[in-house]
Amino acid sequence: MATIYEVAALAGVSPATVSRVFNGLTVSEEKQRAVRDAATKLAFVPNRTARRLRKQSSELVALLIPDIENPFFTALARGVEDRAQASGFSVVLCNTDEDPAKEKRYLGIAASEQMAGVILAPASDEVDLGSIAELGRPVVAVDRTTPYPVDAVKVDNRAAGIAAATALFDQGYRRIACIAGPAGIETTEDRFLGWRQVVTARKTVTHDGYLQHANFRVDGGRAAMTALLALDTPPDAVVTTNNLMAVGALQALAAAGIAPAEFGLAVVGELPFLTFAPASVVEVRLPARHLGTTAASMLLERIAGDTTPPRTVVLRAEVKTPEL
Amino acid sequence: MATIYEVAALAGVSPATVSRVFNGLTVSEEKQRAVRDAATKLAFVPNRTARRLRKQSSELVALLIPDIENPFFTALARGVEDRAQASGFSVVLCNTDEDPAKEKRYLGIAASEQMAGVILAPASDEVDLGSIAELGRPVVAVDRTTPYPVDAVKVDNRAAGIAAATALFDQGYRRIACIAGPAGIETTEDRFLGWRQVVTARKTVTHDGYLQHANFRVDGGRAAMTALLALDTPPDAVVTTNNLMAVGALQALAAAGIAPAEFGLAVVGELPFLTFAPASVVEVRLPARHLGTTAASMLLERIAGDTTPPRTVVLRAEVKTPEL
DNA sequence: GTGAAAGCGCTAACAG
DNA sequence: CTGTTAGCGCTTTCAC
Repeated sequence: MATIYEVAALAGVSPATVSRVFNGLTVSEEKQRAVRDAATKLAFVPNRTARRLRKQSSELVALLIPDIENPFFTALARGVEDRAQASGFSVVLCNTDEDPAKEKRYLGIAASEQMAGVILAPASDEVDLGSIAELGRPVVAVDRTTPYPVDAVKVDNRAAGIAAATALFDQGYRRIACIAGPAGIETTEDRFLGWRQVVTARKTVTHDGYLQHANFRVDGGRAAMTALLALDTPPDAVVTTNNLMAVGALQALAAAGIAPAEFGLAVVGELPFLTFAPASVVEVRLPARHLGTTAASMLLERIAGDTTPPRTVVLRAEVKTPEL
Repeated sequence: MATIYEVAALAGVSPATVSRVFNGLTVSEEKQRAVRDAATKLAFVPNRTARRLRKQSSELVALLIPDIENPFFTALARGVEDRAQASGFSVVLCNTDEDPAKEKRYLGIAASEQMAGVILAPASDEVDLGSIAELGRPVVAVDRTTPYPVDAVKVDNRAAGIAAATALFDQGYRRIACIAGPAGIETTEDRFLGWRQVVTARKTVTHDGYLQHANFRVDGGRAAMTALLALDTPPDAVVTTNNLMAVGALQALAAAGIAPAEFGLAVVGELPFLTFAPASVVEVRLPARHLGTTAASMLLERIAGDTTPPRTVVLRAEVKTPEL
């Protein structure tokens, strides 16, 4: 791999001039051409590591997501990527696997790699932004918020939960259960509160077992739905607080031989890769990609030097009631 | 951010000793403790950029995939990640979006970032591994192969195509169509050849329109299936050569009011996030995650210094016939 | 407009 | 076992 010294020698200029050419600084037409010619001849590619060591920053942003196999987060990632690429930044995606330890590790890497900033979908509410914050590197929280004074982009989860439960109520269901995520996680907690608000206000039938806490994945939703169906007074509809759990719930329903039409289902999120039209399923769609582009925009502004106080942007979900 | 010099000063040793401590080289117990204490006191984190510039390599591997929203590739990514993490390497995921230009760009970044190696699921058959190969950095191709002499991990696509078509034949279908991916892409081409081999050998009914080329995504599969259904002699079954196109095909079937049972469907790949048990769908499951772990293992061996000639590992798909 | 020179923080000889 | 020293390749004053 050629260096600026070799290019400089071949072009008959100083290394500084080569650097200037590649950074768009003022260099005479003549030498500029000489440098470019020499560079192509040597297949010169600037060494980013050296540049970074010198400049103490890079055009790389880290995106930390808790589950790379969840379409919600991959859509979000697409959003971040699209926005970042447009500004010449590259995105490095890291899967924290809902594991605070992995998250901490990647955060450390982002810091010690001199990345320009990080967009974080926190794995838990006990994130440690200490190391990265000390460096003054911008951080934007997305989907979930953090106790730190950093920018954040989230959705109105409470409203989403309300919309989901209300839609089921409007369809005539009166025994509406809720499959929530792990206790203590903000997004799911708020969605569940939305559900509770509706069932309380509408005075629908309730039951101790109507609130199920499950892990955020397909198997969690399946187990929770199975438990619901085994109750002495089973619900006639359910709100699931994320996309994957809805898939699991539908699987359990199918396994029990219950057609979607005779059991109401509302999901906060989008059912991924749907292959049939489930007439009775309500989706409260989360703007995953938009969440990503917004977070990226905020991060890029910070990187560009914006020092206004941290902002929190709240996006709204879009209810998609079934076409009957 | 503290440097080894500050740590050295505080611990009363030389910078070299600090470096040795952090690299596990032999240092007396006593100084070792002194260094560690000083390091914690200063919240010292080694600067990877500097280390990299010096060592000309890092513990980062790049993984380039063509579609981050395709569960096949995210599963593959999980495999790579699991294996890499186990060896202390971190994975940087880049989405090439099936775009040779983006692919080239990320390849350049991987090279100029001094990444230890790259695992590439090529976006097209015209990859340019020139820059990265010149540097002698190991590359492993996964899923699809390349014209370059590098390690590769793939599946026996021909066999997968044969298995898919055969399963449909065995179920009694005699007008078996095929929805293939874009022409010229190796994986889909081989799967399609497998299908053709079967329909030819078994002398099933054929028709000019029974071979559809579509893009690799859901909408491609939907359009292709719609076209098939519009034929004067429509098929009674179809082989789709990837997962997403199968989703689209099922959507088209549903839209046409055709139940899965009266139309045979075999997919090379796995139907993601299935919410019902489609009795007549045959999945020829691709070992996505295993593909990832295998590729990562090979890459790590190369990074460790293995210089044996390039190998190509071929994994087999697993046929999952429906439980009737 | 251009060159010389001083580092960015770390590692790897080389002495001792 | 440990300190000294010389870079890795680039950017950036500071002179000219």
